[in-house]
Order: sequence, then structure tokens, then C-alpha cells
Amino acid sequence: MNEIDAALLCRALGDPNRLKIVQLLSGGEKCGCRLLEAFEITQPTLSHHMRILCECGLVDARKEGKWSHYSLNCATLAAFKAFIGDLSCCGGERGCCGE
Amino acid sequence: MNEIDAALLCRALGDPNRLKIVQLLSGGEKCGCRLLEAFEITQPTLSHHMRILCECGLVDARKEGKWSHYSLNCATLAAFKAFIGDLSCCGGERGCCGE
DNA sequence: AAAATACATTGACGGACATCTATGCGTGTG
DNA sequence: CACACGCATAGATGTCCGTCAATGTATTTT
Repeated sequence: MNEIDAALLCRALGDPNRLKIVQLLSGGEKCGCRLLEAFEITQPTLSHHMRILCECGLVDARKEGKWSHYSLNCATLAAFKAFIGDLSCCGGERGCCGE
Repeated sequence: MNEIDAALLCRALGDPNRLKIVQLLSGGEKCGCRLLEAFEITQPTLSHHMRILCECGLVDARKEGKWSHYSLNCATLAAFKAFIGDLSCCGGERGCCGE
């Protein structure tokens, strides 16, 4: 994962609502209407956030009838976790910054 | 680390220049003037970015004479890595999304 | 002391962003 | 078929963000 993609992901996660959405999806696939219940935003605003999360590759959308089911994309999440995990405050010493 | 702080960190890392700064600091402490050489931005703009990175706790500044030395904050970085690492696409199964 | 260096602050500006209301579109349900 | 439901899109609006030029403040060098 290059810096550009990582910055895009960070930007997507930089909104408190979107970060909370990702945390909810971390518990498993959910449809939009259930996500909406967890927030105090309008439906178009949620749709806007889901679009951003999907466009950066972090979230997958699956249409089923009139429902859209959202889930975290495994590959993107793994790549992002690796990218963040590679950061180090000490040049990679053991026992430092969670390594 | 709560969602608010994590979102702040993500927001700080959401700018390509700031993400690159963090990557440079991941290689060890650096002063502002050396960081500036790596970018095509003006000095006030770099100063602005460093302020944001410091205010969210991700970067520490150490003044020494006329130089400011910047480095990644170990505790904040560790907490952030743990926060991101806790995200899961499958509810925490082994071998999934980098776990 | 004068000049140069490193950095922060201020003020301004254009673009991006989060949010809303209104509306459209497809899918079930009566 | 008509209506309700889930979701996306369009357009508008106020706010935040990244950037710059100009300037200020220490500190070091000459």
C-alpha cells in the first residue's frame, strides 16, 4: 500500500461518524438501515459516508432486494493494518510502540 | 483510546504531506529544516502541519537552540496501532485481515 | 552589532467537506 | 395497482482545510 492510498483511508477514517461506522462493521456485516439507527444523522448523510468508505476500498456493499449490506473489505483492512503497524517511533526496536 | 481521539489521529494522517512526515519520523527524530527539504511546500505550511501532528499527540517537539526536533510519540503511536489493529472484517477469526 | 538561520504566527483565499432538504428509483407489500 | 420502505442523487449552505506571502522572534554566525 502506497502513501496516497493510505492517506485516502486515513482521511476516510478521519470523520468520527465514519470511524464509528467502521467499528460497527467490525462486528460483522450490517445493512444501511441498521447503521442509521446508531447515528443522529439523516439517511442521505449516511449514504454519503458509505460512498466515501466504499470508494477508498475499505467497505464492500452487497445489494439484496431493497437492502444494502455493508462489510469491511478484508484485503484493504489487512493492508492498512500492515501500513500503520510498520510505523515506529524508534526505528523498529522490540518492545517499543507496540512492536 | 476512544473514537474521538482516533478520528483526530486519522484526520491528522489524512493529508498526504503529513503522512509522509510521519513516515520520515518513523526513521528517527528529525529537525524541521531537514523535513522541509523533503517537500515542495513553504516553511509556514510545514509549520502548520507540524502543529496539527503535535496537537493530536502523535508527534513530540523538542527545541534545541534554533532547531526544533520532531519525533513520533511512542505511547500515542502504540495506542493508535492497537486501535487500528483491533478492527476486524470477520469478528476476529484467525488468519483474517492480518490477524 | 549586523546578518543569516530556524521556526512560529497572522491574515487571506480558493477548494473541499459534512450536512441538510427535496427528489428519484427500485423493491417489496397491501 | 398503489403505497411504504431502503437507498442514491442533486443542489444548497455554512464551515473547515491546505496553502501562501508577509511578518515576528529567537538563536547562531560573521
